[in-house]
Amino acid sequence: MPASSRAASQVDAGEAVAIGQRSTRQRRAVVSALDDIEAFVSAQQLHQRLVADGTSVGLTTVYRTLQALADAGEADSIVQEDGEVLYRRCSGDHHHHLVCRDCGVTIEVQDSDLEAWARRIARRHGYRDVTHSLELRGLCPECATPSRRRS
Amino acid sequence: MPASSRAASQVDAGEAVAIGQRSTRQRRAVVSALDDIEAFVSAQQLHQRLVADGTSVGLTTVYRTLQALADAGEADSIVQEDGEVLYRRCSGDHHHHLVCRDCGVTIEVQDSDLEAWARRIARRHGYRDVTHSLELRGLCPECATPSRRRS
DNA sequence: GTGCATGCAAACGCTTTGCAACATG
DNA sequence: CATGTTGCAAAGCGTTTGCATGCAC
Repeated sequence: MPASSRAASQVDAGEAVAIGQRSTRQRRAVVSALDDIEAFVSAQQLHQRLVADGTSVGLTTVYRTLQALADAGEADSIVQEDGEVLYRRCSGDHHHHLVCRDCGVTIEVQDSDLEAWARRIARRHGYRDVTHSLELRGLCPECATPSRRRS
Repeated sequence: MPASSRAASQVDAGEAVAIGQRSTRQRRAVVSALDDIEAFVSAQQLHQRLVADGTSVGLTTVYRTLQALADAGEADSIVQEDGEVLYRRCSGDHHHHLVCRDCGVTIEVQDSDLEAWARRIARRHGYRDVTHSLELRGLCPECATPSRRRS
């Protein structure tokens, strides 16, 4: 495809990349794009979105930037069934996700009851240094509304 | 290394494959091998194990058999960080796993409190048809105890 | 005998890496 | 200027598929 010109969209990265790295046009674009999305996206999806938006950026860079964000705790990453990794901007605290299996919209869930439950189960079996990962998948109110679904 | 404490080349076809499929030497071997392992294993690991045990079986067949088992609900499968899929024989009921991050030994966890919690969270946000997946990872008693180390 | 099962090799999709050109601080 | 960064191409990885041969039933 003729990915010619660089009609670089005015990337107004609110706050810098925040990672201890150099601030480049590409990184700001990736971070900004990720901020605009409320659902989980793959590196490839985000790359397509950027290119479609006129931002010239390499797929490799998107991969590297998303990884850096995840490593820095600035983005959450989940692995889906087929092994593809999805990213999403999020708070740095420990939490889980309630993801819409239709549109991908995600709600962060924090619950001390769950944390306590996990610790209890772990202790009951003598396991130590236990971490846990949980994911809830369902249909969000919008996607579940009968009026907007096929009849 | 010939770690063949109870080298079971003798495939005891105790119970058949149980899937509505043909009973072949390869399938029985895969199922039998999976039964002998208490931890999660990848298709490749299981294949190596079989070959090392003297069983001639193709990697493709192992992949296909494990998938069939998982589809039939006779095996549980989890995807780890790098996208590799691990399998383990298990009961058909809904449950979760407490996996030792060192030796892979796994305990099945069933808890109605957790199920109730998940439903509560889902309803609170208006999500419907919510399913959940949870995994606990830690060190099992044996791996956590310095004196009784065993590898 | 008939059709599913097998397994080799090649294809796949996502991700990572080598390396030369480049931009940021 | 000196690094850290970029991005193309190619390699890597686990997994899947095409297809001819083979075996269970």
